[in-house]
Amino acid sequence: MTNEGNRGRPRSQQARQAILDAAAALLLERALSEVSMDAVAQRAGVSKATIYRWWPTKEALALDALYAEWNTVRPFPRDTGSLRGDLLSLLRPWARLASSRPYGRVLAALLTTAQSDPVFATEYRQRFVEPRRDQARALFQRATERGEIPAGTKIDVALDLLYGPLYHRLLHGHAPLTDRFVRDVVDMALDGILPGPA
Amino acid sequence: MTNEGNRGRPRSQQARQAILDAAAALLLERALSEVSMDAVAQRAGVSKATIYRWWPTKEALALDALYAEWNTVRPFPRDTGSLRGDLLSLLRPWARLASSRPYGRVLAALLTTAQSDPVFATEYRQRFVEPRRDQARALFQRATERGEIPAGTKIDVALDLLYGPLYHRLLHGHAPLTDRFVRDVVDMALDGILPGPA
Amino acid sequence: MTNEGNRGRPRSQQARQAILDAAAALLLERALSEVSMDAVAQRAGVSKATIYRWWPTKEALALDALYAEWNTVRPFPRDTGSLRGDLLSLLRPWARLASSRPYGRVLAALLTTAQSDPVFATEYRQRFVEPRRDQARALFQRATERGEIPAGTKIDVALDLLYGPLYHRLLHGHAPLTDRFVRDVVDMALDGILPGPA
Amino acid sequence: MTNEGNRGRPRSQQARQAILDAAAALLLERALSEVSMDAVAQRAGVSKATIYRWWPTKEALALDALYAEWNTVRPFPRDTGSLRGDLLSLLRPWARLASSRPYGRVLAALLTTAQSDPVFATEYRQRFVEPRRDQARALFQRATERGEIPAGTKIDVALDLLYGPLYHRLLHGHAPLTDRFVRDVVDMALDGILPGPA
DNA sequence: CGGTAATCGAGACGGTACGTCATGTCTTACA
DNA sequence: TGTAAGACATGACGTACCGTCTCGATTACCG
Repeated sequence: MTNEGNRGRPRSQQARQAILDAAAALLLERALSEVSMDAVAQRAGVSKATIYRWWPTKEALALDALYAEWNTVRPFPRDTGSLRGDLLSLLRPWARLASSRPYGRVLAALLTTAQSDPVFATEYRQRFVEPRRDQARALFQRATERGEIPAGTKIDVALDLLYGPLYHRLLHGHAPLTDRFVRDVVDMALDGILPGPA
Repeated sequence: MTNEGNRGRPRSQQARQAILDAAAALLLERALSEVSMDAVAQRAGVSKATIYRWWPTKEALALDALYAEWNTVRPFPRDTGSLRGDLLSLLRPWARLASSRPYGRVLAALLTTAQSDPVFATEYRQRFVEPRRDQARALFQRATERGEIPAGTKIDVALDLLYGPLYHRLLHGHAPLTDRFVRDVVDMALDGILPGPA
Repeated sequence: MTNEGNRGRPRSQQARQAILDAAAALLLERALSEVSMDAVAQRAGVSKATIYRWWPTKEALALDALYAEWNTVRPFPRDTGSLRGDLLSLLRPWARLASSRPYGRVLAALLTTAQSDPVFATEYRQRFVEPRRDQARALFQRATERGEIPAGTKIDVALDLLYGPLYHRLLHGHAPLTDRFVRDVVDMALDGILPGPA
Repeated sequence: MTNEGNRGRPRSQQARQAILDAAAALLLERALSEVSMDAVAQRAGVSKATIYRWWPTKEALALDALYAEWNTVRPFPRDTGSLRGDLLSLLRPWARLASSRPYGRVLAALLTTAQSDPVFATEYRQRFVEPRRDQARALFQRATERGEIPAGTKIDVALDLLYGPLYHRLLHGHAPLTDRFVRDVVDMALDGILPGPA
C-alpha cells in the first residue's frame, strides 16, 4: 500500500485494531447503512482520514471487521469416520455461529456490495466462502478415499446443496437456522428426497 | 392509504406507472444505493413528494418496481408426470429469469433491508419467495399422491434444498446459474449424494 | 439565479436574513478564515446546503453580510458651501464607521479574495468603493461649478489622494484613523504639502 | 531560537533557502490560501516538520519569502535637488516593483493576517512599510533643510498622502498603478487640489 | 356550476453523511 | 540534534441525498 521503504512514521497498529473493534461493535448494533464513518472514527478515537487511508470504502472496512469478529471462533472439524458425521461437525458450528449474532445483516450488506463490485466480490468469497468450501471439499475427498461416494460425484454441486440451504435460511429468514435443520439438510442431501431403490 | 372518501383529485395512474418504470430502469442500470429518489423523480417526470406519498422508502419502491419487472414473465409449470420433470419445469425458468438481468443486485439490496426490517422482510417473502415455494409445494403434493415420495417427507427442508443452492449461486456468484446446474441440483437433491442401498 | 418561473417553493427570506445576520455577527467576532460555514449555518439555524444554494463561497457571503451591516448607517453628506466642508462631511462619517468596529479585518479579507478573483473584485468595488467615489465626485462637480477648482483637475487622482490615506491607515494600522487625521488629509490634499506661491 | 549551544546537527541553510524559494515561487503562482505547507515542503524537497521548526505559521513563512523576493531589487533614491524629484525617484521604483508581479495578492493576504495578529502586524510593518517611510522621511528632512517646506509640516500625514494612494490602487485595482499615476500623485500632493493663492 | 379537497410538478428547506484536504504534531530511521 | 518520510488527530470543506415543506396549478366530486 504505502510506506514501501519502511520510511516515515510506521502505521499505528493500535489505531488499526481500535478501528476494527469499533466497526465490529457498531455492525452488531445496527445495519451497515446506519453505521457512519464518523461514528466509527469517534468510537475508535481515531481520525476519519486514518480510516480512509487504509480502507477505501465502508464496505471494505466492514469486510475486515466482520472477518476479524467471525474468525475469533474457528471451528475445527473432527474426522468422525463417516461423511455424514464429518459434515455435521463442519456445518453445525457454522450455523451456530452464523445465527448466534446478527451476522446475517452484515453478510447481506456485503453481498449487496459484491453484486456491483467484482473485486470486492472476490475478496468476500476468499474470506468467507472459499475456506469453508475447501474444508468441505476435504471431507468429500476423505469420503471418496473411504469409498463412501463414487469417484464421479460432482463435488461443487454437493457443496452448494449443503451450504445453499443454510445461507438461504440465514438470509431469507423464512425459518430458523437450527441444529435440527442442519441435520435434516445433511440427511436429505446425502440420502436424497426420493426413497432409495429397494 | 389516503383519500378514503374518494374525494379530491384522484391518484394519477400515469404518474404511478412512470415511477415504477423509472425505478425499474434505474435499478437495472445500477445498485439501489446508487439510485436516488431525485433521479427516479426526474426520470419519471414526477415530483419527489408524489413518490413519497405512495411509497414510504426507496426500498419499498424498489420492491414494487422489481416485482412488476419480475412478473412480466410468469412461468407456468407443466405437469410432467414425475417430480423430477415437474421440478425442472418450475426451477429452470426461475433460474433463467434470475440470471437474465442483474436482478441479483436488486434482490441482494432488498434482502439487506429485510435483515433489519421485519415488516419489509415479510412483504418481500410474500412477493418473491412464498409464491414459488407454494408452487413447489404443490408439486410435492402431487408426488406424494403419486406415491413417488413417502408421506413423512419434510417438504420445507426439501424446498430449501432446491431453492437454497439456486439463491446461493445467484447471490454469491462463485459459479454460474446455468440450466445444467439446475438439473444437477434436482438430480442430486432427489437421489442423494450417497449411492442408494444396493 | 434559480426559480425563474416562480415555480416551486419560494425562497425563505427568513433564512436569508438569518444567514446574513449570523455571518455578520461572526465576522465581527473573528477573522473570516476563523468563521466556518458550519458555524454560520448553526448560528442561523439553517442548513449548510441552503447557504451554498445562494452564495457560492464564504467570501461572497461575507461580502453580502458586511454590506448589509455597513449600510445600516448611510451617511448623508451636506452641502456646506465649500469643497473642504463637503469633503469633511463625507469622509468623517466614513472614517468613524470604518474604525468603529473591526471592519478592517473583513475588508482586508475581501480584498485578499479580490486579488485573485476579478469577478469578486468588481462586485466588491461596486458595493464598497464606487458609491463613495461617486459621492465624492459629485462634490468635486459642485466645486467646479462654484469655480473653486479649475476645469482640468484630475478628479480620479484627487479621489485616490483622499480615500487612499484613509484606507492606508485602516488596513496598515500604523496610526489611528481619527477625525483629526481626516481633517489633516483633507487640508493637505487641498492645499498641498509645499507652501503656495507667494 | 533553538540550538543555542550549537550542539547536534546544525541547521541546514540549504533547506532554509529551498523553503523560501519554494514558498516564493508558489506565492507568485497562486493565492496564499491556495498554497499548502505540504506543497511547499514537497517543492522544496523538505519535511513539513522542518518548516514548522523555523516558521510558526504559513503567514510568517510567506512574510519571509516575499521579503526575500521583494528585496532582490532594492531601489536607491538619488538626491535630485528637489523634493518633487526625490519623491519621484523613491516612489516610481516602488510602484514598478509592486505592479511588476502579483505581489498585491501576497501583500493583501499578509495584511489580512495582520488585522488579527498584532505581533505579525508589527513584523509586517517593520519589513515592508517602515523602511520606505523612513526613506521618505529622510527626503522630507532634506527638503526642510533646503527650505522647501516649512518646519511645522506634518510629515506622517504627508507620508500617508503619498503612499496611501499607491497602496489604494495596488490593493483595490480600480485603476492601474502607472508611472503617470505616481507623477500625478506627487504633483497633486505637493501642490494641492485647490489652486494656490494668486 | 361553483366550492371543496386531494393531487400534481417544482423546488427550497433542515439535516446528515460523505470523502477530501490542510494544519500542525508525532514517530521512526538515518545522518 | 536535524532531517525526510509519512502517519496521525482535528476539523472545515463543498456535495449529495433524504424526507418534508410550501407554492401555484390541476382535477375530480359534491352540493
